[in-house]
Amino acid sequence: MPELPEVETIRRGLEPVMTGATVACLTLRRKNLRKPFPKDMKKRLEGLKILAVDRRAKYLLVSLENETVLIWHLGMSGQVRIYKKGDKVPKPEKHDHVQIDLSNGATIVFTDPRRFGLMDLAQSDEMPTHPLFKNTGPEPLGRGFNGKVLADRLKGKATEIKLALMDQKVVAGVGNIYASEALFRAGISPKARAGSISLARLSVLVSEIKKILKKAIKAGGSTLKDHRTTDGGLGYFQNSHTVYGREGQPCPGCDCNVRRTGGIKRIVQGGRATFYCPRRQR
DNA sequence: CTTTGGGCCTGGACGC
DNA sequence: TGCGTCCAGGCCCAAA
Repeated sequence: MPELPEVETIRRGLEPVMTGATVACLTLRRKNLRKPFPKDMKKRLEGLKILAVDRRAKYLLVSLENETVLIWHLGMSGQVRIYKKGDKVPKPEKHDHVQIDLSNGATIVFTDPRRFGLMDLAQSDEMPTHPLFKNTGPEPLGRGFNGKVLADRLKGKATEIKLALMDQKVVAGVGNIYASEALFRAGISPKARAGSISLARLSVLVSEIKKILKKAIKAGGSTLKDHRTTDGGLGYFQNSHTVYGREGQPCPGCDCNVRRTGGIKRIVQGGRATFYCPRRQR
């Protein structure tokens, strides 16, 4: 479920709570999510101090003492709840699979009904060559991501641009919603062949990807604040999307008549829904 | 090598 | 009310 902005929002919620604290107790209420939890995960993490909470693509990376890194993916339906010291931690529900009790009295609960999430352990020096990361593309919000870089990565690709944007080897962290949104803003058809789009248009696309992701993170930040007083799930803010989920509605700036044109169109690409305006996206 | 399609899971919305 | 079908914001892997 969460794309880059949601994961980043969760990271920002976790960072001040986890950093500097020690893992007092790790509770695993089942033996696997999408993959089995690493062997002796509990034993390996308990007692270690948390040094940093980072993000790469849609993964949270919790760095601990002993060069240990907890790799944490939220899948489609993952939610994180944070209980501060003194908060009452409710009895675990059906899909509360992981609980982390920290030395500072805080408790982190990971809930994931569909269990597409993942937790793994690695040593920090093996991260660059780790199977989950060695082929991952550039961070879209990084300085190194620009039109030229994207053009290079798309060179020779016959795939439709929407699918290419969702390919984590091309660029990291863009998922189904923001792929549609960014293409709309850039005026590029989701069906355009990735390798045949001009550098100028790809530069616009990169700029729109950065803008929409930043905007969503900002929106997430405000919900973070709201959640501080509640125990609600982090990262489940409702963004107002321009095209996503708006089949049949007019797109802003389109002066065409919805009854004649049908408005925003929904198509399926690679088994996933894409929303776009055929009149404004070519 | 690239690209496609199926599978992994559960739950909620909808139609009959 | 119940049952079936479809859909969901991610990712992996086998097959073509």
